[in-house]
Amino acid sequence: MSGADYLQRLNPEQRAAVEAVDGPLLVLAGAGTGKTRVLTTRFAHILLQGKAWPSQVLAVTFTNKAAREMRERVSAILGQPAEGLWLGTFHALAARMLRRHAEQVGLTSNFTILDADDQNRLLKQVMEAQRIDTKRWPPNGLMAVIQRWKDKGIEPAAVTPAEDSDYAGGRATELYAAYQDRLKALNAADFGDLLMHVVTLLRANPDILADYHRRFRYILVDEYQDTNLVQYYWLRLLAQQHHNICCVGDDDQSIYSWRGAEIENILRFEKDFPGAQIVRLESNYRSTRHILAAASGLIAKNTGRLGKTLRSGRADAEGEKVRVVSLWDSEEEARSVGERIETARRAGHPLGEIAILVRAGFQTRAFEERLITLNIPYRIVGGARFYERQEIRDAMAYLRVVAQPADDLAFERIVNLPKRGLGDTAMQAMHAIARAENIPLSLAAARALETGAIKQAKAREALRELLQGFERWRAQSGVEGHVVMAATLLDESGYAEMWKQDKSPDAPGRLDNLKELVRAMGDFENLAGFLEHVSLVMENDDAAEGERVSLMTLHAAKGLEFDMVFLPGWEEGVFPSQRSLDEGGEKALEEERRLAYVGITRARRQAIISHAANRRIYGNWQASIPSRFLDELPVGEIIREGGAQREARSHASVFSGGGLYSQRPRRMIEAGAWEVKERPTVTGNFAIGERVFHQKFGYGRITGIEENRLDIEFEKAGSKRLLDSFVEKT
DNA sequence: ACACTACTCGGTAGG
DNA sequence: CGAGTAGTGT
Repeated sequence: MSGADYLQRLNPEQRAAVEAVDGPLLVLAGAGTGKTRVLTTRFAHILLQGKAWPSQVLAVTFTNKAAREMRERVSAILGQPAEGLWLGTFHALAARMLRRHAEQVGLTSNFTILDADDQNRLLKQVMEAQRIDTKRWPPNGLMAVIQRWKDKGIEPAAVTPAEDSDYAGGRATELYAAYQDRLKALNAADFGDLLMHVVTLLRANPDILADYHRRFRYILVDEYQDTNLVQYYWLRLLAQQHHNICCVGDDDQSIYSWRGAEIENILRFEKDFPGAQIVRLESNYRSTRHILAAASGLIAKNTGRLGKTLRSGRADAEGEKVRVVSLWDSEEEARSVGERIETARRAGHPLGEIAILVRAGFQTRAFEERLITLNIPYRIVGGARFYERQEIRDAMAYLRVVAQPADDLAFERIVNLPKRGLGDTAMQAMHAIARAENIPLSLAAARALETGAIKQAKAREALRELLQGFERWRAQSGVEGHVVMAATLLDESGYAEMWKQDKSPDAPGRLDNLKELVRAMGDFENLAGFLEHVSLVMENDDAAEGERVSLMTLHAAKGLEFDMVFLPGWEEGVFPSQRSLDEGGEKALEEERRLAYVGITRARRQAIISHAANRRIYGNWQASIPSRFLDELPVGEIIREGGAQREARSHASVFSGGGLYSQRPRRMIEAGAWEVKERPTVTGNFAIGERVFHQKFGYGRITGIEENRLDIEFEKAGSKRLLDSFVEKT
């Protein structure tokens, strides 16, 4: 592409967002309005206008995928590979900065980045050392507290009483400090540390900050609604000199508060950056009119929005109405989705353009089973990533010890893997020495052999061989390279052999993964570079593309689009999630609603929402009430299918309130509030004490009535609360 | 040191 | 219901 061609391909609002180069700019980009195009074009525009060199632009994303995409598209506009860019995820860029100034926060530049598993193990050790009952106070609970602090950039010493937690009997802050001490002793940082340390050091060192001010003349931020406080502080520090910061995001798609994201960051943008311009991208090129109108009507129920109205940017865009399908139970729901997919396939729709989006991971199972029966290929998006697999983590632990003998977590993981006859006694001996002499475990292990602290001959021999192995592999890595070394290591350590001996069905796959790991190392110059890549970037080996139905959570679907989208499980408790509502009340409800908005706007041509009246949860059947979100969809944009006639016939009263789904339980509407007045009354056809029959639960007696919902004590199935339309008098 | 049983608990998940 | 884990027993 040459000249200003790239500007011609933008609509006026997009073009405004690209050309407003100087000063703070917030681009409010609705779903499907060309957000990525604007961001990448703007990046290229800055370079082509000669406003900055590639190295003088800081471009930040949340995911590696987004970073990769931006890099590719910028290169495409420039007509050459974009090099020397500071383009990457928050964490990758923070890690890059932190390695340059690690000593400012008590680390050295080759620090290890711990993943979630390492973090939990380390924290558990810390808690046990402090004699905390980890049964009463699970480590991951404290981990959540600590992560929240880190999301806010709060170091242990800075925890105020207001921010303090009463977790672990009020010792949370103390444990946080101990955990941070351990991390420093291990020369390690967890993901939260990357950002927090960088902010800490930039605040404490004006000269370093000034250096970055000179370096970065423009800042671009993707998915700004997902930033947490420490990310916001980081951006604000870096932008405070020149104010050339452009943030792109959509407050209506903020669905990560539980991960520390602060929607207030985007809502507050104008205050934070005085003189900020705001450009709204509202022309949607993705979905049909009905889909857009349904989604817009739903999200309009939220308060405190910056406000945007999606317009259809497509000429052909009337399309089909959103379908709302009522079904008897979750099995029928799975059958229904399966049938519709089957029909679509026969009509020639590519399976790759069909997705099933669920609220929670476990919901995919019912659909998987159905798709298997129907012989429809599918893939699960998300789930366990490559580097989270056991065998990869084990192999990585070996490599980490090679690279960093002081990596105690890694050493501990593999010292007795495969089984070498080193048990608790041996480990305790090593730990005792390590603590007493303040040395890493691997050194302590060597010392334990010298001093005879480990008595058993078999254990001594195995440990000696392992330690010698590490020295050999370390030397080999320098001479023959890290790839050959890794292959040798897996062989000589007995780790590969362990899986060869394993006769479980997934063992061959694990060996393949190990081979893949060794192969992937070849793409890197050295071991350190590879380790950095794995801890920050390594992704699912989702090689099996092809024509498949996609199954995933609504969260995982953000940023994706499909012709046909199924949205099952729209039931109170499931979606919106009861657990979420219990914790977060009205705010959480709004986030759930945004999630629904994200779900609907994934669809280009067809959105099929469904709910089941009965659902199997943890093995037993539970009655379900349709999601309140169904009522919030504009009536003119939807078509209802199934269930309605049946209910309409037998219980006209259901319709009296307006919508089919309008009878919401008061308690759920007021989640988070105290006022829950139970006023059991006799309504409709039923009375308290009456004996009734339910298709699934059998016979029972009514113990309470609220509007059209009945509390029933079943003879076999226990007590349930269900819609009166599903029970009959005996 | 390792194998087996009893018990618990269930959410979304980026880097 | 079923996965994962802590704790016990050999």
